[in-house]
Amino acid sequence: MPPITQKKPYHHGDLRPALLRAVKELLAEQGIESLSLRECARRAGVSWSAPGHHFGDKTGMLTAFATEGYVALTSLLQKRSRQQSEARKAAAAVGTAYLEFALKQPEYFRLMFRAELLNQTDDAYKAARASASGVLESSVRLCRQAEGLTDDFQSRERCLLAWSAVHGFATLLLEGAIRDVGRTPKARLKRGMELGQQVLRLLGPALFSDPHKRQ
Amino acid sequence: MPPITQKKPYHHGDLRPALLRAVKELLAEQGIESLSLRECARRAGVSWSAPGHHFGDKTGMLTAFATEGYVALTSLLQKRSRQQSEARKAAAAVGTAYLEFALKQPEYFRLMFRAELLNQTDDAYKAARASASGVLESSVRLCRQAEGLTDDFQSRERCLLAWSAVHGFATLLLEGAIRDVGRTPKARLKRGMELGQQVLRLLGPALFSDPHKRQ
DNA sequence: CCCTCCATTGTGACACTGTCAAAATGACCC
DNA sequence: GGGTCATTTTGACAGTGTCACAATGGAGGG
Repeated sequence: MPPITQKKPYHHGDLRPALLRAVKELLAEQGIESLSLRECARRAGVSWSAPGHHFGDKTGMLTAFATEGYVALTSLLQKRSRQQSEARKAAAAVGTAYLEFALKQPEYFRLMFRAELLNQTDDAYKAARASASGVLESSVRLCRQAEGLTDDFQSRERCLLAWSAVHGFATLLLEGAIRDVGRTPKARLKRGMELGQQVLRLLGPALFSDPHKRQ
Repeated sequence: MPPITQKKPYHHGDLRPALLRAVKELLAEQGIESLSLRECARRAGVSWSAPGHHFGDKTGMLTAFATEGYVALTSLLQKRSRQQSEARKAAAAVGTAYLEFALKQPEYFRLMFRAELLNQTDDAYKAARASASGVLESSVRLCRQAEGLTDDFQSRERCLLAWSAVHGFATLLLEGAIRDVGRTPKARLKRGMELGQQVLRLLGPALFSDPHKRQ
């Protein structure tokens, strides 16, 4: 009778997903600072020491959650990129998706870039992180290749510029540093996405023109 | 005899600067997450409840510290801007200074953009924050004016792009998301500054060319 | 079928934290 | 010089993360 419910494949329930779900809910409700292992345990219906045991550490739990976030981000970026046939549009879609992810799932995004809260040496974390930034890089590189530009000229700097711009905009918006963008969360999302797309559109000439061609 | 030491202008010492100095030291040593009111009190040599009473709240103390950070950032940006006569160079200097501030005083920078830890309604905080972003904006605007470009065309978006790019780069670097930039803190600072300047240089065409001129 | 082993989960304990109320301190002003 | 009041201290309390140790129950062998 135990395997019927599809839950509890081991001792007392599939603890890990249950805990990570609790983390997501709690982060969405009350922010990172007030998140506690014990409250996650309560929400997941286990004893207060279970999270600590399963993940070894609070840092461990947050690292697992951040890893989940990087995986989700990667798959969203890839999905949106594939929906476009043109390289240029694909790059724009990736940027937009990055912003959308940050604004729609801030509970992931905020944690993913909090180095001090995470175990930077965790292998799964490093892998998930690398795959996400890989999608970003390749979308910029493919764009330049498709337009017949020299791929390797300041390629790294251009990728970093693109990443910095989307990431910076998303961060500033999330942290309330950008004004006049709406009051309600819904309005902020809508207006933020519009504004972000306009801002990113300005990046085109910086990323996809080659100074060596003219002079 | 009390006023001779130049300290203790009121009851038990100039508590506020002493506490803020303790905050700065502790943040530089061990990061935000492990910062506690009580440890600040110990470092400042007062009882453990003094910080709470003086600032009302932990949030209050952090807000005061972040405000101090915005003031410091503003003055650095203005100083570096004034050292350049040409508008374009001044803008570049402002960007460089922003990055330098983030890398050299991460204890300030990290906190200044953590909305959930700060009291966003604090007047001094809002003022300091506005003055800092004011310097950024005007440096971009002045640049366009000096080159005779239409000032108001997507002006806000251009300012936001510039801010997003520097801020994003600084954040990514601080949080360890950018690889191959050195191991030791000193090397990371040096390499990060160089890389950042190269990245920001790419922004020029995006900020200071006017599409309406050509088409 | 039972029994042992051991990963998984629960409990107890401890030092530490932020915040509140109440007490104590000492500077300032009349 | 004495009262007033902002400033600081002390006491108390509910929460927290992490440690060591106890309990649980499924898996595999006899």
